[in-house]
Amino acid sequence: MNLRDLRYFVTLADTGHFGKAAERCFVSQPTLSAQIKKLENYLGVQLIERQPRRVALTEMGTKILPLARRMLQESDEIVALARNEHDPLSGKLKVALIPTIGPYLLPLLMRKLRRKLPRLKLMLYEYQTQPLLDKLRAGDIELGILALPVPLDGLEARALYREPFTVAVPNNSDLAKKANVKVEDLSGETLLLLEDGHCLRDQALDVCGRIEARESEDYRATSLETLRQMVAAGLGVTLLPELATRGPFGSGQGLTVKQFARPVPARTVGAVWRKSSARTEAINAISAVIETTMKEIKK
Amino acid sequence: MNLRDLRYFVTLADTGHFGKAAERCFVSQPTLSAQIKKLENYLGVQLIERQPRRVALTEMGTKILPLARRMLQESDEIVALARNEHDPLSGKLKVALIPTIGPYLLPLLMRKLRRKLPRLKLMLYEYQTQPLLDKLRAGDIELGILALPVPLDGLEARALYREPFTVAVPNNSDLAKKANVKVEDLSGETLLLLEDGHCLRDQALDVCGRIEARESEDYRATSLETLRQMVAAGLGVTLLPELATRGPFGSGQGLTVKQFARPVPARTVGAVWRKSSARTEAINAISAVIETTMKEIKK
DNA sequence: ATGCAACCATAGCCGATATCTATGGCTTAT
DNA sequence: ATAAGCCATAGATATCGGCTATGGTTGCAT
Repeated sequence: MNLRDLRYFVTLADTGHFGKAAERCFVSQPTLSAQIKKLENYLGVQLIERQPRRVALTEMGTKILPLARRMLQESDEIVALARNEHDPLSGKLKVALIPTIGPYLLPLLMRKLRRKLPRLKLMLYEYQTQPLLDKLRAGDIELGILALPVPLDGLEARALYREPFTVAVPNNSDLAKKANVKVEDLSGETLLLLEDGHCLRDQALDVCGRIEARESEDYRATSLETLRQMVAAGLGVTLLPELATRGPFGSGQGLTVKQFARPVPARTVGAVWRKSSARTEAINAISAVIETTMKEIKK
Repeated sequence: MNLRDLRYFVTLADTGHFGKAAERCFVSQPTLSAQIKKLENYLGVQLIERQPRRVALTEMGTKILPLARRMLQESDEIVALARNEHDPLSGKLKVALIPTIGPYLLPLLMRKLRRKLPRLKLMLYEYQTQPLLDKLRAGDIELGILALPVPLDGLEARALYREPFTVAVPNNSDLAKKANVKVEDLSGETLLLLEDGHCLRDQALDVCGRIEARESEDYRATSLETLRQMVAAGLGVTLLPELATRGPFGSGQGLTVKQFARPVPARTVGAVWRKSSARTEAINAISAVIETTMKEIKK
């Protein structure tokens, strides 16, 4: 069966006239005639009674007409649905961020995202790097924002901004008094870290790998905020990504945040998505928004 | 848009695999691949994300899938509807009979019709000849049973049986005593007739045209039954079609029905339908039932 | 009654397109 | 590293929808 034939049939039923129906369908009369006959043949029933002066529906035609109408209407619905959301910058988009980025980056982004991509409905999730990548590959989410590099198989990545690390020390620490802190200054300090699974933990270990800072054996924080509490309580020092030290998250309450001296250790934050993703346009648009937002902040 | 493409799409969504979907659709994989791409192109949206190991629906594909499913289901419904009632001897059929035939013929027919054409749902109507022909031409009914001949333009007719006329006289009439009645015997009698519009009226006038029977000026009956009452009341004589004198409708209650002597005047009862009718098979079947029924009765 | 106009069906041809096989490119698994 | 799985591409072919021209009825008007 063919939707075109159904359209011919419905038009013929409406006009009661092969010639007029053909005209309305923008085909010749013999074409419509032949297709109607083909449809009747396929269904094995006569739909139309060809009376001399007009055509009339048979009982079967009367029964089938509303069904045909509904099908055509639904096909129009599909087209309308597709055409309406033709815009690649609309619809839902599932985005996940790692916990050490999400809470600090999103507040900076949301206003601009809403302005630049008003039709994009972002569904936001928070996962650690590995689960995020798994869900990305599984198609559960479309875009991940995390620290690069990560193993990319079937995935594509784009660096968005460089995020310096800072060091958070108790107010009463000697380090709190220095103008800036060199990585080596951390030698001998007790290093507080997040629990396993957080990439920040690995990054911090990486930064401090060459020196002799000791990781605290007893405590592993589950979030940057608990980590911050632990530093303020004087249990040790820790590295914080710069965004987690801005605004309300800065120094204070027993804790001092210090810049690193050059070369400033940093991590690269980027976007990751499936190579095969159908939403690359939206992904690029979001990436661009993040990039420009971060550039503006740096100034 | 094409139903075939929707079927490909739905199957692909079900299998998650171009090759398997193609196999299930009995086409080659490139064919299905191309058609899916064509559909996406037509809709202007990507429906399928081609991941390395499996294919996944995009958000749009997820939205469209149920609509596509429903359309296919409805197309199947249409086919099923047509195929089920493929049988030309099923469905509704609107049949009209003239008043001087219907009440007397139908009781003889119904049992056999129900047995021979069990799936045919007869909608029965009663109209006088002219309205019947009008409604036939208008497509309001499919078949008419009436007295032939009638003007046939665009209509087709088939004679079914010959129906002799009888003469109904009051019990106390001289005619009631004769073995049989010649047409000429009616000379001088008062002839009671149906009102205008009934073909039986014209037929009776035709039969009695050559002789000098006088039509009653005062009374015109609206039905055979009132006509019968009038004869029994001694107001005159009338012609009755033979079927209207059978069984419970025979002599009695002050009225005697006499056969005519040869040549017995008679009318031809036939079926009439539109030449273009889509139900000729059913019409032929009904006609055949009437014919054989009447032959059996004659014996 | 005869010719004409309206209308659907048929015939024959053509171009679009759905389909096939063969093959290429990419990814993943062994 | 090699092979296997899988979708896309390329090119050939067949099917089918489309057109024009024409035929056959029917109904209408002169």
